[in-house]
Amino acid sequence: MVEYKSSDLDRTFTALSHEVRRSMLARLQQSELRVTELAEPFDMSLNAVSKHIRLLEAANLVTRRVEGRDHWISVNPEPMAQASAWIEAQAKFWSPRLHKLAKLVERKP
Amino acid sequence: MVEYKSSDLDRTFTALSHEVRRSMLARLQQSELRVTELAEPFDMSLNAVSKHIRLLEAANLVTRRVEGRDHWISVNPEPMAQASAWIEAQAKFWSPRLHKLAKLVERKP
DNA sequence: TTTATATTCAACATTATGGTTGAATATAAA
DNA sequence: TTTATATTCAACCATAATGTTGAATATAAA
Repeated sequence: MVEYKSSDLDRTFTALSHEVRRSMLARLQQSELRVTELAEPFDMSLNAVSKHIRLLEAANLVTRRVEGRDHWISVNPEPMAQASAWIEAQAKFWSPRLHKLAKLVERKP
Repeated sequence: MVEYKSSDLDRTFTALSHEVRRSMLARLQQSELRVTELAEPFDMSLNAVSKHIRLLEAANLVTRRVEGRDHWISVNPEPMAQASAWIEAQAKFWSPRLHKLAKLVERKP
């Protein structure tokens, strides 16, 4: 059984607080990607992208597999699940509408 | 129908990235609280607490009702539901175990 | 009216984020 | 072996976050 510290949640939420990193995580759900591939959609230096990846790595949201000169980045969803669980734990008194939104349950239009 | 910008998610996740603010939100699920009451559990200046509240307010996670010299703070769960929904949208390829963790669904021990 | 309480404002210091450029390193390709 | 590619390291700058203390403001209580 893994223990979770509140500082882990700090790091997770911090990592999720930037659109660039969220967008990286979203792409990584499909497949692992190299640093250059991850950088491609963004209008910023490779170095900036490298730093975003380092922050994701520090939050344990991605892992890195070095293969020659290529670094393959893949997503680790566990901390996101923890973050989601924290939010759900707050939801005890929420309205059914918000509950459904949070859980992405389909509802009639 | 309300529109959500990615910068809203930025602010929400940033606000959730500090243990003090998460703990405040958790207490506010039960009832609205005055600034001093919110501050009571923490070993920090009232000013620091005031700033945490201001950040939560900027993220629209709490609202403030001024009554005389007292400021009553209450939680607004909507942005948390949005944040949770973003995470759930990532969960397409997750294992059933992670899915259950994220949704806090009970499972056999 | 005087005093105490609730809260914010202003100024300051420290650390973290987010970005840049130029150099270094390691590996692959010509 | 030389050159190109993939990536990080180092130094720097600007801004945001996190905290402090002391003063200001507004309201309630004595």
